[in-house]
Amino acid sequence: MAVVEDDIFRALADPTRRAIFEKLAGGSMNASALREGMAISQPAMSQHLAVLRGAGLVREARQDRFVNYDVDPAGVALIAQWLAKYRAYWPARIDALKVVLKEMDQ
Amino acid sequence: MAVVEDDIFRALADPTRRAIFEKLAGGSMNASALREGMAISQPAMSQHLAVLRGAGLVREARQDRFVNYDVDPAGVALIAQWLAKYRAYWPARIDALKVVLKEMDQ
DNA sequence: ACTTCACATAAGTGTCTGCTTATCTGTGGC
DNA sequence: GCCACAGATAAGCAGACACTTATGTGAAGT
Repeated sequence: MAVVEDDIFRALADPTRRAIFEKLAGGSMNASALREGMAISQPAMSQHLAVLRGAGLVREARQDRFVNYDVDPAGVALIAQWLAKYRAYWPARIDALKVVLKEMDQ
Repeated sequence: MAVVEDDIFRALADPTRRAIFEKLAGGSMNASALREGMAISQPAMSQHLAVLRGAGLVREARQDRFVNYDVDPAGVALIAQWLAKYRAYWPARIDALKVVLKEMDQ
C-alpha cells in the first residue's frame, strides 16, 4: 500500500509527467497526440506513460494502430484517500473541496 | 505555482519524508522526537525537514533549545486544490471524501 | 567563558532519473 | 511478403537525490 503511494508521488514529482496527466484529464488521447506541442521525444513520452501507468494513474487501450491513454480513476482515488488522512489540516476557508462535495451530493 | 507543486510532489515522493509528515500530522514534534524509532541519522532528518519546509508542507518554530515542527495547512490545502482539478475522475463509490465534506458542513 | 545539547550546513559518494540515439515489436494497408 | 507508421525497449550518459561523516551555529546551564 505504501509502495503504491510511492509510485504515485514519484510519478507526479516530474513536471513533464504532471503536464501529460493534466492533458489526459482533458480527454483520452494517444501518445502521438499527447506529444503535440510538448517538445518531448517519442521515447521520452513512452517512458513517461509507462511510469504513469505503473503508478495506476493512467490506463491504456489498443485501438487499431494507436494506443489510447486515459486517466485511471483508481489512481486519483488513491491520492484522495491519502489526502483524506490529513483532513484535519485543511483550512476551513479552502472551499474548493466544499464545492466538490456539493456537486457529489447532487 | 507549478513550481510549488513541483516542490510538494517531490517532497512527498520520498517514503521517509512521507513517514515524517505522517508522524507530524499526529502532533507537532521536534526533530529529535521525530527521529525516535526511525533508523535515520540526525543530518538526514534535518535535510528531510528542510525539504518539507521548502515545499510548504511543514512549519518550524524555535522553542528554547528545540525546534518544533508541525504540519503546515497551507501545503495540505495546495494538494487539495491540485486534486480538485481532477474531481471528474473520483469514482462515486469512493466516499472517504464525502465523509469529509459532511464533516465540513457541520 | 566554557560546556552541553539540538540542530543546521558542508562536502563527498553511490544510486536513481530522465534524457538521448538506435533498434525492436506490432498493427494495418497494399 | 513488404512497407509504413505507432509505440516500446535497449543502452549510455549527465544531472539530481539521499545518504554518510565532519564541522558549524545557536541557545541554555554552570
